[in-house]
Amino acid sequence: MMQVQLPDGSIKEYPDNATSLDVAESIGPRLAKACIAAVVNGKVVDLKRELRLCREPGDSGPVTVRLLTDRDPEALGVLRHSAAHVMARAVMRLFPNVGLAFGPTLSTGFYYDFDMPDRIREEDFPKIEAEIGKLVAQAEPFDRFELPRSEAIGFVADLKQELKAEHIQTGLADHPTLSFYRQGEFVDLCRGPHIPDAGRIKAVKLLSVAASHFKGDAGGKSLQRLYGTAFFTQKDLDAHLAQVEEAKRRDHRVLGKQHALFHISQEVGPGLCLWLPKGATVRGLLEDFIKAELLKRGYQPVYTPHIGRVEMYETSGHFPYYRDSQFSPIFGHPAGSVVDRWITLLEAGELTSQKEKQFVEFAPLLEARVEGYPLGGLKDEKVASLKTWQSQHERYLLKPMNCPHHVQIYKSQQRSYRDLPVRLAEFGTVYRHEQSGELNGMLRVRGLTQDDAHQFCTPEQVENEFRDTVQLVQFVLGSLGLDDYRVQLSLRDPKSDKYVGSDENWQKAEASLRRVLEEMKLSFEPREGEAAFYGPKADFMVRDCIGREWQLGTVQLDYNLPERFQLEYIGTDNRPHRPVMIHRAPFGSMERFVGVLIEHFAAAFPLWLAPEQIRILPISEKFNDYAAQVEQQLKAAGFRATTDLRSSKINGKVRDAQLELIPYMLVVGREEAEQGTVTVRDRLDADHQKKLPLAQAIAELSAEVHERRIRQKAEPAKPAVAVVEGGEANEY
RNA sequence: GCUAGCGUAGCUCAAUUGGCAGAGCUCCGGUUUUGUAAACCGGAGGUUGUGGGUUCGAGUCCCACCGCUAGCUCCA
Repeated sequence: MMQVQLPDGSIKEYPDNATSLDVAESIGPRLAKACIAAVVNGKVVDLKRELRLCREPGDSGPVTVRLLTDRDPEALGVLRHSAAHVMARAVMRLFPNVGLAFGPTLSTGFYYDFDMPDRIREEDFPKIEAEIGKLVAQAEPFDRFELPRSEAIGFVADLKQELKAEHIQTGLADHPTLSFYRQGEFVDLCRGPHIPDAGRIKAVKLLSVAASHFKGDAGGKSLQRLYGTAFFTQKDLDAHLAQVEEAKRRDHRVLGKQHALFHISQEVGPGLCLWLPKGATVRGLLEDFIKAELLKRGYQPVYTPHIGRVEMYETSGHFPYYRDSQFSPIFGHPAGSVVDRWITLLEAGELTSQKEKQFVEFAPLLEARVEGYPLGGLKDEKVASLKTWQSQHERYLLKPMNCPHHVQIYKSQQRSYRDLPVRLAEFGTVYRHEQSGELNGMLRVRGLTQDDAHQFCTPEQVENEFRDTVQLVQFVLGSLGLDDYRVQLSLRDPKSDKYVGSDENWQKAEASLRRVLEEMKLSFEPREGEAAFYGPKADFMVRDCIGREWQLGTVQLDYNLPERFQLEYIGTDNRPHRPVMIHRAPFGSMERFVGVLIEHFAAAFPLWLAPEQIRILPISEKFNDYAAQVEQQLKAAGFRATTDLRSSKINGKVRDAQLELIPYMLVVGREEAEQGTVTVRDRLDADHQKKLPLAQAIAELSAEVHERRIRQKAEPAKPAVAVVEGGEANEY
């Protein structure tokens, strides 16, 4: 017999070969029927798995069992993974020669990657869904079995599943036994767990198909990834689809065009954002808001140019490290790019003697004198010779980062410990040549303005500075109604060599960040291997009003640049010391942040941010003069107001203002003109209009602006069903 | 960058198997002088992303390039 502990703490005895299903049945037959899976000793497993197999070797204590029904978030992940299997089975029934790759769950659904000769199109979805429907109706069970390694390899070979075979050989090289799941004729290498039978899938829908690469390797085999989602009820699926629709309705690219906020012109270039007057107004207000806040917090404004010498970025490490995602250097000499290419080939060992001869002959045609070039010399001598030439000729880079410029400002004078922390702030525009496939409206662009600042401080000040910065981020996000966020603490992967700086500095930096977050009682998720190459960082993942997450603000510690640029301050001991740098951007970039805000507010900005706050609507042209007086007074009070002087009827004017999401309309006609009043029509509450003396209306609206009040609520999106994301976990 | 799909007026979209490029909104001119989600009449607006090709004839078919979208990969 074995002991089983249930969530209420009670302990019961079961036979040695008992399963979670047996536990459920002993509690009640209805529970047994409702169960999806179970959490045994902390791990989600099949209902039919013997409990003793879930024990660590040597463990003889009671086994903890928590039964999962469709109300537990973990169950949805199990359901979706099983749905991925059923979908794969359906695809294999409908298409020939289908190879299986991976089929994990996502927070919103699942996918399965296929290696197959036919192309799946959206037109094929109905017949695949119909096939899934048949399989669900048959409600066949998922049966687990295990094979020793040697047999498993032959088994998947017999199934002609080459990718699975490769995965067993490489990814699962250290697994002595491998588990499979069978469902009718469909067998898949899989860790599980699965639902008891396909009949548990009550609502499933295919969403999209796209290309992917085997194991995420861009050079690897190209696969077709079929996305879908599944729920325990049709109602949950409908709610999910409604949220997807809501997200589509809020698309900042659509709203940005509709409300003339920004424009991306083919002729200017991809990923280069043109801020239209209304979008620029929103951005300007945000900048003013944060500038005022920075001033209070002891930051000093600086401005720096948009380009800088390549050598500076070589010193900082950005140029060599991110070369592929930077715009090409700007050369002051016509032969600049030729010499650059020459060096690249030399360093890569790809320069044949024939090509080298061509370079040497070609250079003079571009008026480049490279007489000293050691034609018969060593590679290093040649590189040195060419680099000397480069250093004698101008090479500039469109700045990909503001930090080297700010570093130069720090270095422009001798710093005492009394000056520290030095906090230099700039809305700095940087340019990055993002891959074409990455560009996305304002959210991913090639020219962006960071609300950047660099804090130079003593090692002892790091934690205070970091804390102040986190508080700043909290304040600005809170001011915009974005107070639902979590923090990701990105740490280095100790096994990787992509990081610069000493182990000691990394440990210090990571410990400081952790300590402050813990002190501030901010929950955070440590993520190994996600740090920047120069230091750990804390990223703010912000949830918008319909439940989507965006990565916005970031705070990064840097022990590296001060080292590379030999930064110093004079300490109390009258000796030079090395400062620490903190990079931080509460918004991230203005482009991305405004893009997120457009989606968050669905372009209906709160009064303090609205590009046009108030529109005055004269009943007829007879009252245009009074409207002009009202407009003039509103402007004097600091409002962004216009008057609709068109000859259309009031109905038309109201409709247009409403559709343009103007927060307030002031209707003026005979009565208002005679009394010196305005009729205030609130966009969010058109049924309760108030006729107020103009001065009172101004006072009330001013208060709303000064408090930065956020009144609009998102259309209530049903909360997304919580899901424990599996990633590729349930695929081994 | 890769895979797939897409590109028609400022915007949203039509155009049968290859057979005269069209509508609504916006814009401009006029009429109307209005009390809370569209007053009426008229007009302008196009080398169908660019360049080649096939064809008697191309928005439609083929090729290359540019751009957009989704996903992959990347993100200092």
